[in-house]
Amino acid sequence: MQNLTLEDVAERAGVSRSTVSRVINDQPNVSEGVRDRVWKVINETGYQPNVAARSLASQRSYMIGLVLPHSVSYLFTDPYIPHLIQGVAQSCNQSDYTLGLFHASSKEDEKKMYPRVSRAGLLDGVILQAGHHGDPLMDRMIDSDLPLVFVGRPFQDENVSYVDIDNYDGAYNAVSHLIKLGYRRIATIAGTELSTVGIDRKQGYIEALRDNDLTVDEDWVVEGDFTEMGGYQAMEALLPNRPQAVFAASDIMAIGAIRAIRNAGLEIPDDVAIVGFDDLPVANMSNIALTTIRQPISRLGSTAVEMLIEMIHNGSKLHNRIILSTELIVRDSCGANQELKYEAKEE
Amino acid sequence: MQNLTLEDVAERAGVSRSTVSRVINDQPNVSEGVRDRVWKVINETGYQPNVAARSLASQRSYMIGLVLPHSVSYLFTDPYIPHLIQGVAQSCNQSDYTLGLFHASSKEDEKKMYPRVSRAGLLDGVILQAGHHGDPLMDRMIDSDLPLVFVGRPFQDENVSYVDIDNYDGAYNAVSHLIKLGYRRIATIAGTELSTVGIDRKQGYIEALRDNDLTVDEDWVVEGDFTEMGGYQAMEALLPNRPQAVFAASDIMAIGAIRAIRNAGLEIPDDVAIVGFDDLPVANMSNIALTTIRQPISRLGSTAVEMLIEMIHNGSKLHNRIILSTELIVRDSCGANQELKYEAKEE
DNA sequence: GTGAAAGCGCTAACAG
DNA sequence: CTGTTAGCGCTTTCAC
Repeated sequence: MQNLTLEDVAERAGVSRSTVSRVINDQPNVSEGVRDRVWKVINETGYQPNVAARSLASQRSYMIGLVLPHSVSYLFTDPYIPHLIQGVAQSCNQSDYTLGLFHASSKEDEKKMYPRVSRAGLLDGVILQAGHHGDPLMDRMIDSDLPLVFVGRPFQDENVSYVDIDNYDGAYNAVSHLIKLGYRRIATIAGTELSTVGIDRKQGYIEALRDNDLTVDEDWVVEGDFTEMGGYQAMEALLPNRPQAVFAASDIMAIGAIRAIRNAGLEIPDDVAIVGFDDLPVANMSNIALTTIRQPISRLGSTAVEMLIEMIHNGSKLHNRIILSTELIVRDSCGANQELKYEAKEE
Repeated sequence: MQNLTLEDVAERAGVSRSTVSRVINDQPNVSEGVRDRVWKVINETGYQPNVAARSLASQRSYMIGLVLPHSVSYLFTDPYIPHLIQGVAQSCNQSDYTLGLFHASSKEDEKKMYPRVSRAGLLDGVILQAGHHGDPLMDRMIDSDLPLVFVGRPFQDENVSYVDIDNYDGAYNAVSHLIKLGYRRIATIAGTELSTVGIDRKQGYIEALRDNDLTVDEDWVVEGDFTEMGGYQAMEALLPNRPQAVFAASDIMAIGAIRAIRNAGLEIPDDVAIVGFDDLPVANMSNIALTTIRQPISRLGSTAVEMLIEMIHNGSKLHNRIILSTELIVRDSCGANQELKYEAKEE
């Protein structure tokens, strides 16, 4: 029943194998009558073309890979990877591509990753989550001749295609929002410089201050490492400088910072205002509703698939980049919803 | 360079195609010398067997599918699915199987799911996350002739293989723990009866009470729907009955319940003790550290892969079931860490 | 518009 | 131990 071949269908429909193939692949040069007759047989028999055979003959697998290097494993702990996967899966469903998932669970796994992903005849293209600086998998993938789209800006961003969140702009808006609210002594808990995410968000902070004629004080920039603990410690380091507001480069770090602020007996946003980045669900669930930057992660994934499929079809070696914009979500932690303590800057 | 075929390697090594095939597949009947010579050529040339061709000839794709029906989409919002995926991916890496991910993003997607998953020549077997009662995908998958392993006990659990958490036992232990602490008036916020998870955990609650000669009062069993809001409302309904303790069938519902308890001006665990289930990270991050049941989700995934691969190899139609045990994590919300208000039951 | 024929690159009997 | 020979089920020229 499942073991029907093109040949069988052809026989039952009284045509040749090639004709059935044309019908299935929706190709021209088949008369209406024959087409209908063949479809009838196909539907009646429940015939399904064999993927392996098709793949071998056409040199196309209609399968793409989503590759997650080990250096981004920590992203499994927040909703980033799940949302990304949902976006990618949805887009694959729409385009009728099969999704292969490659996750390096350990450093050792990662070594075998490239051979597995690049196996001849397996994938038509790959989506690679950009990892930390120096991640070996990235360079190898770039050098392969498979169509490739990065999710997130890779360090080496020349001659590659990628989709990314506008981290710079998001941070810029977050800090500008604080400035408009009247805060002047604005610190940041930056992410690690090992990722472009950390770099871009920090740059947004810096430029926002500059564009508003505020000086960028090195004492107000402390690096967290995108963890709750990192945020806590960074905030502890920041507190003696008495910042009026702080921009945390991730919600998780913001939550750590909030803990530190409260431990010091200070109130949010009255004593210190805070804005995060990511808009995790927890941002709205913690004791103080967190003002933050929302990013379209699922769309990041679906866009990557669309770019990749276009590359596969056009065989284009052109390198595109798409930057998705973010959205400022104003809640309570920035102090916008209360009386201003400081003189607001008028536009 | 990538386009080498077996034939090419054979020629360079001065042997026949079959010999190279034997070497690659680690089959016997090849002399040491020849074997070495062939490996040398393979390594030098970077030859990779073509997956599609191998698949077609051997009728094996060395790829398995992880299928997530739409009815479990909500599990993406907590760490369940990510952990499951990690476990599955890790096990696939070890066995050198490719992992195909099939996630139905919508009801419409779900209709096209079965044809996509069951395409001839695509998968050697599938792992299916058990969904709600009546999920159409489950029945169709069971009827297909693909090797199949469920993650989570399906409703129709005859003649199928599955791996599951010991939900019954976990709930039983959670409630027994409360009983040992001296509580007598113990309520439960049960999950939905649409899932076996909800059913099994509720049953564990009931049996624990019975085994300790406590009556099961219908007023003490309120159904949440595994959401924070559901937990909140269930607790509101429960409060008038003045329970001393409550077992929530999930941490998310426990968090909702905690909110309701506090809204009523009551203290945890002094006025009401609470135990959850799942051990989400948030269980340890909220204001009151939640006593809960930890479950090995990642191992659930890797075990499923192991079972499936065994079925594929042995072609066995035997149906196995593996139940993984849980662990009681005692924190503050159950009151174990403070003076007991009620007379503790001695063993 | 349709069919015949030649592969796609590999595995797996079957001889030797 | 090794090579020869058929396929696996489909796509894709190329004739007609």
